Amino acid sequence: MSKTPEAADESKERPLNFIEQKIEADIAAGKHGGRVHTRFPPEPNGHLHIGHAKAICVSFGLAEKYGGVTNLRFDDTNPEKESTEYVNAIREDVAWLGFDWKGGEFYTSDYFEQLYGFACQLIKLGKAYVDDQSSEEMAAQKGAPGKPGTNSPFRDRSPEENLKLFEGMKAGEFPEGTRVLRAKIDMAHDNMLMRDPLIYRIKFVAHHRTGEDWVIYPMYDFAHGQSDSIENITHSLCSLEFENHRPLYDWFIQTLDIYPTEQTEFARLNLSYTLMSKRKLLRLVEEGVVDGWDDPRMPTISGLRRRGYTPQSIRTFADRIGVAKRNNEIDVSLLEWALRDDLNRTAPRVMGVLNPIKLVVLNYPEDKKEFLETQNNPEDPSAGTRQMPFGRELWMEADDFKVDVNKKWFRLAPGRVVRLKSAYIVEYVDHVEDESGAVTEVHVNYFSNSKSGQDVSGIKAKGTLHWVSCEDAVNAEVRLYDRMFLESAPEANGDFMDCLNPSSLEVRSNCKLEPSLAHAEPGTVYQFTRLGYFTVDSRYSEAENLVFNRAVTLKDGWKG
RNA sequence: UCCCCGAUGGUGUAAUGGUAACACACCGGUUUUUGGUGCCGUUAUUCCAGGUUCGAGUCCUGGUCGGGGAACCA
Repeated sequence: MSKTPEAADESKERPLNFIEQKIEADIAAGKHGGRVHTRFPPEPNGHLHIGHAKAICVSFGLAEKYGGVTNLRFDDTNPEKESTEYVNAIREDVAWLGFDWKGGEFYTSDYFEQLYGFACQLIKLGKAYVDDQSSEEMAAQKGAPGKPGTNSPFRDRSPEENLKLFEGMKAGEFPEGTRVLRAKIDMAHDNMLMRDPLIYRIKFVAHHRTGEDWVIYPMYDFAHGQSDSIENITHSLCSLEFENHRPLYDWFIQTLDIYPTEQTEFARLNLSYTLMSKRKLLRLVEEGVVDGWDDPRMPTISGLRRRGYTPQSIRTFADRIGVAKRNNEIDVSLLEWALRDDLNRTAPRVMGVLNPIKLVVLNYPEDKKEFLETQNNPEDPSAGTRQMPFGRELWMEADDFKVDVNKKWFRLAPGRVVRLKSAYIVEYVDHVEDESGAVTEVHVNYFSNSKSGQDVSGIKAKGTLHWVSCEDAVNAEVRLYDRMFLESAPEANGDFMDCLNPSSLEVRSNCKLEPSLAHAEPGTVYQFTRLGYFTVDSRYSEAENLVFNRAVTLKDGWKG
């Protein structure tokens, strides 16, 4: 019936992506002594999302595949935006995905002293200078694409003078914004990033790790490549937007004559109906559109976790989307497929009624109750069975009864018989409506010889319904989520706030669940039979006030 | 206007000069005590124009289209 776990464990026979091909060529050529050492370098200024998850899977996954290790490095060169709170959240998310940073945990701020040394070295080589101009003046000299820039009047200061001024910058002798250190490359370079880029700036701001030790901070471009090099990273993998930066990193590495880390860029993930920008995600949080970074509708790793996504499903997803250089927009249905694929094999089946109406079995004795055996997971016999209490009064799904139906309707209706899952076949008798015409109760008779597993009734029921015993049911709130945006590409045109889906969250407060769920805890994802996959909300659920989140529906093949 | 990157079914990803394939989605059939799962099947793809070659998705030239590229951000 179901696939074996191995069948889902991708990555086995998959053709190599272009990075794997490069790595194998490097190994074959003996480059880096055949080593593979990668890193994942987040800036601790926000929460990780599904796009980062792809990057994590690529960098950690490749190292793992080729017998190497991965470093977790926090790129913390801008003290104004970074904090330890983010560091901790990022650590938690990476670990939850199931990756160990066996190469170690590092911080670019660990290298401030070394980077300062590199800068001094550049100055001594005549390859860097202190510029006293304002940012406006420097911008004006930068030129434009196709038009060369002009040299700064401070470009030809002597190494001695530069060194003295740079030391002064470090010593806090100059106010913020008055001086910067620039690499001396080529103001006419085709690549704008090579036109004497700024490498150090003055900031009288405390850093989350180095405190007040520094008042000058390296720019990202001056820190990133050298940090890789310091850590002897062999393959530095990043997104396409840094392609233009590679020549600059290479220039620093060659000029300083340090470890030749090589960067390879690949396309970042874009997901349909989803936002993938930290800044825009932050806006959703700040404007109260969502509950926080871990709102189950958020594409953040913490949001997906709270929603009920599993690490395995995200890793499977990352594997299936592949790695290439072309811009992409992955259909969210692939993410959902990956979740179902995992959960179908692993999630315990339970019964829950989200929109309950009474189902009364008229010919079932009022004082009788029996316990019926049911499978915990038909895809996994080793998951065992459990007993479900059954009685005369049950809860059934309002959607499972309709008065006017056609031939395609398999569920309950006047004149129809259906099977109650793991229980009996029942036959419609009559129903009760309220003043508005809504059905509140359905009355049936059961066939006592149709008991599940020992059915000798000979009756054929096309439909099977889920149900919960009224006497034993536990109440719960269930939150149904839908995509947060109406547009496939919410960032494409106009304000993404204009295409918010008003029904991205629907709260059902009167749900009836089978009693085994009374002690459900966050972390376990259940399949509510016929409905979808649900998990206990880690924030709002309490013992006496259960709250479940729907991770994803079951695929609905009903065309009726 | 200049530089860098890219272009293969609806969406992604392979094919490394030799029969364009796999997954998701879609549609249909089948199995089923979940209208789930499984199984089987259908539809549908090389941006354009030249060139090289016995043979081009792949190599060359030119074009078109898309993405990225100027911060005391990363």
